[in-house]
Amino acid sequence: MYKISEFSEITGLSKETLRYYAEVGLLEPAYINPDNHYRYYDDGSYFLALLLGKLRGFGFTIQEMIAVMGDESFTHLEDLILEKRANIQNQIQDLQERLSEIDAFLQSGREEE
Amino acid sequence: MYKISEFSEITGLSKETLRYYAEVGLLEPAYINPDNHYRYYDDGSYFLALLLGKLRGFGFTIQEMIAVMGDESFTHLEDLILEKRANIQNQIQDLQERLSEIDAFLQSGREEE
DNA sequence: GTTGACTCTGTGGTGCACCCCGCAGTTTAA
DNA sequence: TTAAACTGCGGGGTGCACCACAGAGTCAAC
Repeated sequence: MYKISEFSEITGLSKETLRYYAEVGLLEPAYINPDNHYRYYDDGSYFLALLLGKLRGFGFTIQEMIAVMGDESFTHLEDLILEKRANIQNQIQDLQERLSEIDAFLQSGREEE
Repeated sequence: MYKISEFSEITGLSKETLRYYAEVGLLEPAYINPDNHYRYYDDGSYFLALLLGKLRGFGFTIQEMIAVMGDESFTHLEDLILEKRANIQNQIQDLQERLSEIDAFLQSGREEE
């Protein structure tokens, strides 16, 4: 069992982030001492924390991560990731359209001269 | 001279946005009646408002648009737009890297099974 | 048993680009 | 003249994902 500071170090998630994740129900500590309310994390938490770090890196929002975590056996994990993947592709598309618009604007500016 | 509502309609910028742009010094009305503080816009404002709408569509932030407007004769407009263009290309790059990471993750997940 | 490092809770703040609201004064058309 | 439509201002709220801080309690080592 790890206390929050140690767990923060091994997962790379800040203590504040861990507290926040616990608050929104994203990653609950494995055990909370009822006397002093200290949070304790275990190796199962560690696995989940690493996954969350990954997902965050993939651009998942908190809500999306909650959806992942609510799915105990991660049955739909791959689907959700694929959905996210499609999402990112759409973003790329949008940005590319933006590039086209910019180029058209620059072009029209040049023709006027 | 247009009052704010009319100007809002012809430019597509909401009244609140116009008030906000005036507040941050991005687009000052051509004239403000000193008695009642009504804002009046003219055709010069109209030209600028259309440009701002364009730039906003390109993903310019308020600060960036302020930089554009601070450059009276738009000497650096093209440079700034090109900078923005490069910016967008970087974003596309980042998203593509994210796609790669996702694919690698999915791949590693499949190999384990 | 003292010191220093740790933990808790709760509250407030961040940055962006507005939007919404209410109240009061103003203009405009009938 | 009067009512509708307009304008102003100031202040608060939004959503995201935390971060910072204060103040109080707790733990570990010596």
